[in-house]
Amino acid sequence: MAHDQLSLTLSAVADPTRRAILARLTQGEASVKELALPFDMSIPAVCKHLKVLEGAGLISRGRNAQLRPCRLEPERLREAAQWLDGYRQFWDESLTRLDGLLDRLQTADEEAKSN
Amino acid sequence: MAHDQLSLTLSAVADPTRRAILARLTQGEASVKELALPFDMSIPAVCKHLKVLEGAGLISRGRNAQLRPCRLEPERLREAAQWLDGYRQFWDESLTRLDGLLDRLQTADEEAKSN
DNA sequence: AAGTTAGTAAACCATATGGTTAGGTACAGC
DNA sequence: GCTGTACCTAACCATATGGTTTACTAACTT
Repeated sequence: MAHDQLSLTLSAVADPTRRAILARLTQGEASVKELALPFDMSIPAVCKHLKVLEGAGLISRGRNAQLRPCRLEPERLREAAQWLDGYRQFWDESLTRLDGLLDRLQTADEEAKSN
Repeated sequence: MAHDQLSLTLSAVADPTRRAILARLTQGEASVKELALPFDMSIPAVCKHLKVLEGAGLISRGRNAQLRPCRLEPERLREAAQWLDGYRQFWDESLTRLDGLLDRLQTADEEAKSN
C-alpha cells in the first residue's frame, strides 16, 4: 500500500511467518522447500511470503539447478532499527522517570520506618 | 490479523501516517484535532489510525473536557527494537565482510602501484 | 524420452485495511 | 436550553493481504 522503503520493510516484518523465515535464514541460505517445511501452509503461500520479503529487500535469491536459494539481506533491517532508535530516548526517559518514582517511594518508605 | 504483540506493534508502525502521528507525539500530548491537522484526510480516518495505535499499546488517551489527548507510550517500541537487535550482528557482519573486502582491494591496489 | 522434483503463476476466495460520508454523543459557553 | 466544538460510530466502498487449488515451466534423473 504505502510504498516508501520503511513502510515496506516494517509491513514485511509485521507477519510472524515472515519473521520466522528471516530467523531461519540467520542460520544460512535455504531453499523454498526447506523454508516451507516448518509451516502448516502450502508451498505457493510460502512463495508469496518470499516475494514480499524480496520486494522489501530483506532477502535475495540465487539459483542453483532447480533450487532458488534465499539469503538474508540485513541492510533494510538496519534502517528500521535506526528509525526505532529515534525513539530510544523516550523509553529511556520513562525508565528515568520510573527510577525517580522508585527513589521517591523508597525515601518515603524509609521516612515512614524512621517514624 | 496476526495478533501477537510484536506483529501488532510492527503493523501499526508500518503505516507512514501513524509514524508521523508518533513523531508528533514525541513533542508532547496532542488532541485528535491537532494530530489530524497536518494530514489531508478526514478526522474519522485519523481516529481509526489512533485506534490502531492505541490497540497496539503505542499511545494512551486521556480526557480533558471534550478533548481526548493522546500521549506516546514507548514501551512497545522498545520491544520491537529488541527484536531488531537480534539481527544487529548480521548487518555488523556484512560491514565486517565489506571492510575485509576494502582491505583486500587496497592491498591489491598498493601491490599494483609498487609494480 | 519420460518421469520426478523445485518453484512459480493464475484464478479464486475471505477477510483486513484505509479511506469516505452521514449521523450521533458529550461537554462548554452564551 | 440552545449552539458550537471535539470526537466517535456506523455504513459503505475499493483495494490489499493471506490463503487455497490447479496448472505450468525448468532442471535433474533414469
